[in-house]
Amino acid sequence: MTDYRSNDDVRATPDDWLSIGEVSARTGAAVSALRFYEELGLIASERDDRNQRRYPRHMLRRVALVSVAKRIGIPLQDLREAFADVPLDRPPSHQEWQRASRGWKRRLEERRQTIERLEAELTGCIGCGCLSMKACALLNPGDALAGDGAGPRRL
Amino acid sequence: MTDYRSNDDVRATPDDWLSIGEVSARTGAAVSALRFYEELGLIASERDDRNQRRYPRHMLRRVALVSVAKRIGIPLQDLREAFADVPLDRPPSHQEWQRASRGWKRRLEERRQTIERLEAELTGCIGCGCLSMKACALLNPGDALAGDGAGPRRL
DNA sequence: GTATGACCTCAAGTAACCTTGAGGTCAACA
DNA sequence: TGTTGACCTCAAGGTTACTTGAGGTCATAC
Repeated sequence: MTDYRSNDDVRATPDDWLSIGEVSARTGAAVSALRFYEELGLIASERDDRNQRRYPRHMLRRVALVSVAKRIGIPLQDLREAFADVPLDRPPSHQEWQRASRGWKRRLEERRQTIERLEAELTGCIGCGCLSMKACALLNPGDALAGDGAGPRRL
Repeated sequence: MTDYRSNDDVRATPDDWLSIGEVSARTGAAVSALRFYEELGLIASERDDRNQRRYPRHMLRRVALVSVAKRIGIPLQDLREAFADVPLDRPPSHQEWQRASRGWKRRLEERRQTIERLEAELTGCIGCGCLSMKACALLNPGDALAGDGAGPRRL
C-alpha cells in the first residue's frame, strides 16, 4: 500500500522483465502452462537476444487471473472475451483493470448463484426425503441439465 | 407431496422399469452418457430378455445427482465415494438419501465458499485498482494455485 | 573443457467425459 | 416382406487443458 515502489511493483525498466521460470515461480503456473497460455493468446511475451521469453511485470496479474478463471471453471477460450478490454502490450490502467474486474465479478456471482440454487434444490428435494419426483428441479432436465457437446463439463 | 403414488413414484412392479431411452428423456443425460456412467459403476441396470437395459425408477434420482455433480464440478470418480451409502440394487431409504444429501450439501457449500472468497479477493485486490502485488491473495500462489497433475481442472 | 541448468520447438501423450461410427439383433408397423 | 426404430457392443474420435519427451541452443559454474 505505502511502499508501492517495492520489489513487487510495476516498473518499466527493461532489466525488470521476468523469465518464464520467474513467472512460473511467482504465479504458481507451470512453465509449460505459460507457453500454452501464450499459444492461446491469453498472455504475451517478448524475446531477448537468446530467443527466450521475457515478461513485463504486469503480465503476472494476467497470469494470476487466468489461474483464477481456471479455479472457478471458466473455459480458457472464454477468457479472451473477459480480457477484451485489458491490453496485452502495455501495463493496463486503473480504469482498464477495474472495467475488466467488474466482468469478473459478474461471472463469479453467476457461479455463486448457480450453486446457491442447487443448494436450495437439494435441501428442498432430496434433503427432505420426499420421494415424489414431480416438482423437483433437480430431476427436471428442461433447464440446463441436458448435454451440450463433447468434452469435460464445468460449473 | 400428497399424490405420492403418482406417475413419478417409486414402485417395484417389473413393468414399471424404464428403458435407457426413457431414462435419457427424463434426466436429460444422453444415452451414451448413461452407458458410460454404468461402466463407471455410478448407476446400474438389469437386462430384459432382449438384453436391453432396464432401470428401476429410483435410478432416475441417481442419474440426476450425477448430472448435478457434473454441474458443480465434482469429478465422476469422486462420486463413488459420495454415493457410498446409497445402495444401487434397491430403492434407497429416506435415511440413506438424507445421509448422502448431507454430504452433497457440504460439497456445494465448499464450492460456494471458494467462490465467495474469490469474490472478496477480487473486490479487494483488483477492484480497488491498487497495483501493489504484495498482499494480494490472488497473486499469491502458495495456497492452491499450483498445478497438481494433468487434465482439465475444476473448481 | 565439460557439465549443468534454463531455456527453445514441435510432436505426442494424458485425463476427464463423453460422442460417433461400424456392424448387428429384434419387434412392430405398413 | 421390408424397413424403421430402439437397442446392443466395441473401438475410435473429440474437446479442454495441459504435460512429457526428444532433440537442440546458450551461458555460467567447476
